Amino acid sequence: MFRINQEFLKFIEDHFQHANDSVGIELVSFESNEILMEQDQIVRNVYLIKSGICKVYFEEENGKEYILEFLSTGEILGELEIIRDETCLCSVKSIIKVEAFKIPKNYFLKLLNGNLSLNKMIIHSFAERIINTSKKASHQKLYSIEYSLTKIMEMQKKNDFEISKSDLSAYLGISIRSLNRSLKSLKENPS
Amino acid sequence: MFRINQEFLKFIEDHFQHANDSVGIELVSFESNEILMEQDQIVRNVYLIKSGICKVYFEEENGKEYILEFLSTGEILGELEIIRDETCLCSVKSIIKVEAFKIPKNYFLKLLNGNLSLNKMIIHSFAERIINTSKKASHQKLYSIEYSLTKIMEMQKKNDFEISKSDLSAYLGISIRSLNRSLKSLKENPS
DNA sequence: TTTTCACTGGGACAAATGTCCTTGATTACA
DNA sequence: TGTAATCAAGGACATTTGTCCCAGTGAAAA
Repeated sequence: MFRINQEFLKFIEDHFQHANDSVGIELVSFESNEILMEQDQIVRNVYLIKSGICKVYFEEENGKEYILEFLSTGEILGELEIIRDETCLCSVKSIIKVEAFKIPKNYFLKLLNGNLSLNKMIIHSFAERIINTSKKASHQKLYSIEYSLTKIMEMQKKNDFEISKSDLSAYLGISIRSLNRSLKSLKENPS
Repeated sequence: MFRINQEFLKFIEDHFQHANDSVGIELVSFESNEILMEQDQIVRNVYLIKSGICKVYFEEENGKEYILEFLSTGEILGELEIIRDETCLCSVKSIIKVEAFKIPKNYFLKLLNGNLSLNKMIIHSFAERIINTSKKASHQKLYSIEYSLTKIMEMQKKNDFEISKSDLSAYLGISIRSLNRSLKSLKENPS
């Protein structure tokens, strides 16, 4: 999250500029709150974020939403489903204005089949996701909410950007009521 | 977890049989409760499990343990750290007798650099881990304990193998007291 | 056989979290 | 300007979960 992966971005920007039109890479943009990918739908493109921020979330059968991560510049979405040839595992929505390179499924697969350095980039981005997701899961089960909350608040400040309370609570996997309580307790007791 | 990845296993078994000795792949075995990888230590080898089951867990600073997943036949460990050139992110311990191929770091890196099909296998195994870890995190935050507990109990039965209560509670991220309560409630009300 | 020890399960209480609902503030609209 | 509608914050209570501890069981040692 909020890791700027220049390497990835450079790789695709080069392809965008030099590849011929038939390749089909486009630069597209989304306003705030637009859906880039919808859970259980068929994936036709990979997106690489050029600017802006998205949330990646599960819509659970009990109606609740769980935000896995936030994606920003240089991060990719849709690749996992295309690699596994599956429908979308989760939904992705812009939370501020987003610009992204849209890469058609077939071209992405073709690149993946012949290009070792793209494979390496995917491996590294997957590795980072595994670590983030694992640590988040552990922290959210074994530490107090305040612990994870402090971390994400610091990150917000550092990146000068604000996550809504409803997104914050979905990220932490708690109710807004509990989030309010924790925010209050952090304010009163800023350890 | 308990996914038998024959493809991976076949790949390494071929290398084990045909590569010359200098490659350094060895078949090693561990009794129950032996440590294969220790958090924060340097990783010198990748292991590919031939038989048996391991637990992969974080040892948190507050003394608690969180089990991320259980690994069995055809699953790999240590590769993520070697790829990222980092110390162990988590610890891995056998919970029953384990046989595994031990692959030296340098040989693994060499393969990774030239072999597209190994890259593909790593990508697929990472993808699966991302999905498992993400779903587990979401379920553990948004559903009752009984939900995850039922799932893992079914899996235990299907694979004819028993996880200790202390490992079960570390996998679910709850105390043994809560686990006992949930087990009792499942027995009284087997929905 | 008796005693001690270690371990497991569960009771009792405390703390954390969720649900429901009221209140107050802000916005939209007549 | 006044009224209705909407939304966020927090009170009150219920439920869940954790912590602490005790009793019962079984195993090991005297």
